[in-house]
Amino acid sequence: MLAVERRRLIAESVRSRGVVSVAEMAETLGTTEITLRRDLRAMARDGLLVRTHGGAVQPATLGHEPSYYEKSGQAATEKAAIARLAFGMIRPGDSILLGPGTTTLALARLLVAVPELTVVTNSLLVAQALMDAPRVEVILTGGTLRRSIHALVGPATEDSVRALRASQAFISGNGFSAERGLSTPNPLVAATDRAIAGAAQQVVVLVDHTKVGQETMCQTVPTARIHTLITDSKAQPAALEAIREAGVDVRVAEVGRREQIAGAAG
Amino acid sequence: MLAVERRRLIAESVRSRGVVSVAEMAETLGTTEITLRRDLRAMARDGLLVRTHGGAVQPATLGHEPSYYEKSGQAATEKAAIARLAFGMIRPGDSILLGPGTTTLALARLLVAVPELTVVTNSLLVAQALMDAPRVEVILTGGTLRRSIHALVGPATEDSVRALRASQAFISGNGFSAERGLSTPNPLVAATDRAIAGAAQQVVVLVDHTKVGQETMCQTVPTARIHTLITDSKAQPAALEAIREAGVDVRVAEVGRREQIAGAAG
DNA sequence: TCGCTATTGATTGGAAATGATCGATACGTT
DNA sequence: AACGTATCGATCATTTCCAATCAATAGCGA
Repeated sequence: MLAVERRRLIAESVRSRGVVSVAEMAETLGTTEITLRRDLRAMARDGLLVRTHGGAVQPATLGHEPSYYEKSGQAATEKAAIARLAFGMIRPGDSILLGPGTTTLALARLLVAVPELTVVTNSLLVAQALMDAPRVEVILTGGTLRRSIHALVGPATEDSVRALRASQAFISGNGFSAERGLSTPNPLVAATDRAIAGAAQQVVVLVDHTKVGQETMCQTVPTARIHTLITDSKAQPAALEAIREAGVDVRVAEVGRREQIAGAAG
Repeated sequence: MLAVERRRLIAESVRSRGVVSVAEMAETLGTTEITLRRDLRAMARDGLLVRTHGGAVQPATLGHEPSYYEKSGQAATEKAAIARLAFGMIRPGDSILLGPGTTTLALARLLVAVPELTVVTNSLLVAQALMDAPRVEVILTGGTLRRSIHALVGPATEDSVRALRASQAFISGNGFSAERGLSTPNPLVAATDRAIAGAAQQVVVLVDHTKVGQETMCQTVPTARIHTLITDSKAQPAALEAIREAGVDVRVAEVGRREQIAGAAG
């Protein structure tokens, strides 16, 4: 059997079933596990599949729609680590702003036990995460529902936020670089994030490593307005250094390796 | 069985059934409880589920609280019938206000297919019910989260509402009588409901028969401001007659026994 | 045939996942 | 409030899996 033929069969199996196991596939193709692993490694490098312990799974982009639920599983461990670091910046009695995004949502989940905390957010998911936190006062901004991010945006949101002042704002985005600052693909979302940042004395950006050094269409907050960046240890060192030189306090969350499975959210 | 497969099945089970038990899931997946616990711990850390004793449950961001859900089961058939009658008053292109409550929530569930509709609400559950209705524009008022009713209340809510005008407001409450009008036990909620009613040309009250003739502490809207009352056929005729004489257009939803068995409010 | 290269197979040290045990903790019942 | 049961977390042992290195085989051209 030719190598190309073997790999074609592997790709087909991954596509049709979503998951393949090294042992089973080696048996089926009449080859050894070592060869299978080499195939999987090469195919993973080409993005045809995602390697996991004992096999491989379909990459997220080829699977079904990346719903919000599933997106929350991407880099989830990193996001949780980032959230824990941000959690350390919050004290009982604080008033904080929380923007939309899976990372800020992870932070919200940690706030359940903080007494006397006031959280202002435009994210329905953040509000729901704090539904069971009776000690936390939750204020939702008004605005138009943007379904893709489960959050409120638009002029009404900006007006609500402008009427408030908080000590810290924790916001996220789709890209963050030293030159462009925080950015997101959508203008409406960008304007809302900008309003949120403008209502806080201190702006803290939470983004995982996949967004560090990236730039997307609309700038939400320029680098000069950002006091702290919290990301994870997989971020490119060069990009981080540039951000640091721009005057941002860069904090890196160490990611624990245990109990982490690639693409666990499937 | 690969770890990723196992976790995907767990996630699927949590999503479809709402809860999973460690013992049962270990049996189903052919693994030990220790491994299951480790999976659940990791998934809980990533926010895919919430750990409980003996198992795990769906996070609050997906699906609603059972406590609130239980309540919506009371007189669910009547509420669904009331909602259907109210639904008939709404036309494509309308802008309407929807208050909190299980009856208005039942109405919201019927609105998913109405084109060009704009819905303003202070209820998180209404917003969530319309999350999958891309043709409906959803505007959420700002305000402080009131957990017991999953809605936004307070001065900020009233301010947001005052900035708007809609053709119809559909609101509910805990009591409705000819003398006291619509009433509710909480002053904050009452003030908010009053603001919602004030922003509409036409005020429609949706209450099931258990609330007709009842009076609770805080009046939200006087009878004179209410144009239409929609209730179900189990309401006391005397109370309905008094309301009718006060100038309210009273409409009674017939509750068919067949539908009662079906329990339409799912 | 010889030498070169690409592919495959084997071995090994180490990492990850799983399973088992035990003390601690939480829950339900009385 | 107290007790018994079930569950949980931590630790250690075992199994499985992986990456790196080295050996073997087949293909290929001179």
